[in-house]
Amino acid sequence: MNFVMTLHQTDVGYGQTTPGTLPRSPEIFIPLAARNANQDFWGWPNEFSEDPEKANKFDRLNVPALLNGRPISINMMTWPDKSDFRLRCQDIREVASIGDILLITKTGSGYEVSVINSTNTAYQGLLASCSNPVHNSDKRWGYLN
DNA sequence: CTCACTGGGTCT
DNA sequence: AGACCCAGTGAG
Repeated sequence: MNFVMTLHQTDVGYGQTTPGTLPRSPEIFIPLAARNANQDFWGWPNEFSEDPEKANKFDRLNVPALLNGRPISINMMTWPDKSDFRLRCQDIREVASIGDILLITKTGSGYEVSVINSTNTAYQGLLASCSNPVHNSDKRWGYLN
């Protein structure tokens, strides 16, 4: 099973605009509708554990993944006060740009992540697979086998 | 000092 | 309500 999504400012931007300051959270925002459409893909909510310090906040930390064949670790996070489902991973942000397509493949034990830019021959096909629009956003996403 | 975690605030 | 953008802050 694969998940594809277009990447936008919030996903691969640096979280702040003040010159000279450091980057902030490298967070990829997954629309709640996308998570809800295929909860098993993300292991939601079974693979998540509740934060002992904060009720109803659920994290899934250090999820193993391969980014272009290189092992990385992804932190997934969500909490009820905010309408967010985030994938936190500095490595992905470093190789991604706005407009790129994020491709996540769920394997038996983990995930494989790819970033496809518009010059890639697979780009148009994957873009066509992003069949679902997002509320209040130009972002698009989809699942494919 | 740097970085990851948390969450304030705004827009649609 | 959901998505987006940005930034404070504590831990290491």
